[in-house]
Amino acid sequence: MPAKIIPDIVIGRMPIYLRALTRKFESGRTVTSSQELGERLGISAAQIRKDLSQFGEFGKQGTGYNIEFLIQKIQEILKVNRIWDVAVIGAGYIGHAVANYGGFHKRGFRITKIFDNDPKKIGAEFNGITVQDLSTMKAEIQKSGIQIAMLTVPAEAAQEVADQLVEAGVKAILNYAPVSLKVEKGVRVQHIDPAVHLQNMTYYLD
Amino acid sequence: MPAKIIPDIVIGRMPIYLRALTRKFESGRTVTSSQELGERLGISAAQIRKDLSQFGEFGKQGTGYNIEFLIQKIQEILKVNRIWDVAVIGAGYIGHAVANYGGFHKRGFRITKIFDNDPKKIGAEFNGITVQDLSTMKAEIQKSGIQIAMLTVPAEAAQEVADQLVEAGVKAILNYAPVSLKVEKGVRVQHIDPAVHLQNMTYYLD
DNA sequence: CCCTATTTGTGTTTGATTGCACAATTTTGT
DNA sequence: ACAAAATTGTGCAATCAAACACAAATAGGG
Repeated sequence: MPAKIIPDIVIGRMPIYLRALTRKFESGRTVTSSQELGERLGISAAQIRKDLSQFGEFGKQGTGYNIEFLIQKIQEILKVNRIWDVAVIGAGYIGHAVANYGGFHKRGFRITKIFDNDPKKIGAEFNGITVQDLSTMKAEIQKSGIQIAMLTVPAEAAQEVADQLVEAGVKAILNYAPVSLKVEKGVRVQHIDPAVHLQNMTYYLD
Repeated sequence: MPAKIIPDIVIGRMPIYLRALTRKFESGRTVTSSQELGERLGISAAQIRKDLSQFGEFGKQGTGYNIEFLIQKIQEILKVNRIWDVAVIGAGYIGHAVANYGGFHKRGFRITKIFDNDPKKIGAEFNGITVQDLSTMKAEIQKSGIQIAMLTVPAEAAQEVADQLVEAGVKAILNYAPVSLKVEKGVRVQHIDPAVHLQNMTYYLD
């Protein structure tokens, strides 16, 4: 029997559930319900139950879900019950911001490499990590086996750098450059472009 | 006749089309087709045609779409054929990065105010804008009539600051804090959380 | 111990989104 | 001038996602 295909859209909600559950857990709560979680997130309780039921039966009728247990399960599902090494490409403002963000580790990630092509930045330290020359990127990433990269280079360079990342074996790219990347099948891309997000909302303003 | 309701998911694709079209325009192209655009974006040509047809008939059989004209139309639809003032709340690494990003203006936005509650940051200049005391935020935003805010404060403070923003009349919040915000109906929120985006991809890795 | 409150997991229905396929139109090439 | 190629806009079908609704299980209170 082949593993059941889980819709992308369901996978996309799991990190949201995980984030909310982690906050509840840190505030000392031990159990929650689909209804409570749904109200918190603006998602229907039925949807949350159906999403979770795609992966197993994690709740208990009458009481709801044990938060710590559910966190563990979702971490397993999303494979963030381990730490993934991440490379940051581009040491500008955004690269700086993500390198200095302290919240990645407890969510399954660790930035281990930063690259840039600006001689003034190469050799600098970002949060304990030395900025390396972009020209060494492909070899370094191949050697390290890194599968995840955050791309914070200018739009003009993004596609070319992305192509190199894919050649180096990277399978997941979080793209901050304001351009749609084309990558081969089997490589995942997520886009973060604040202007796109803002333009998404202006339609509804007046 | 009431205006036709356009699905959110269609609105969400329009900024992507706009971004791709703008790039084509800047590279000197004058016309494109749904097929070409779709290949570029990994979206079916039929979907692009259907999306655009929700708003009018912008293309020409046999030739396709005039890029400059279509850009204008999409800018009108998204209401970014004007410049929106935006407030940035939080002058940390992310606030710094967005304040210094030069690309907003040509996409319809201008950061005009920055707030923080850290005395060491208040009074500093970020890209020509003086960081103001967070305690003055509500009054300042009300006075200015700003409808859009980017929220780059720590997770613990995010909901409280968001509530103040809504009280001050803000109708659109781009939230960088790693927490789901609850806002009243009529206020739009978009979330940017790199860890969520990364966790979205680790499911597919091994 | 039993009745009432909750709450899950899921089969079924409803609704939304995408893809298909083609007539109509325009351009291009000979 | 005409045929072939390209391309749009859209009705219809198919697929996908969300909501509904309820049996089954559990907890709590007197």
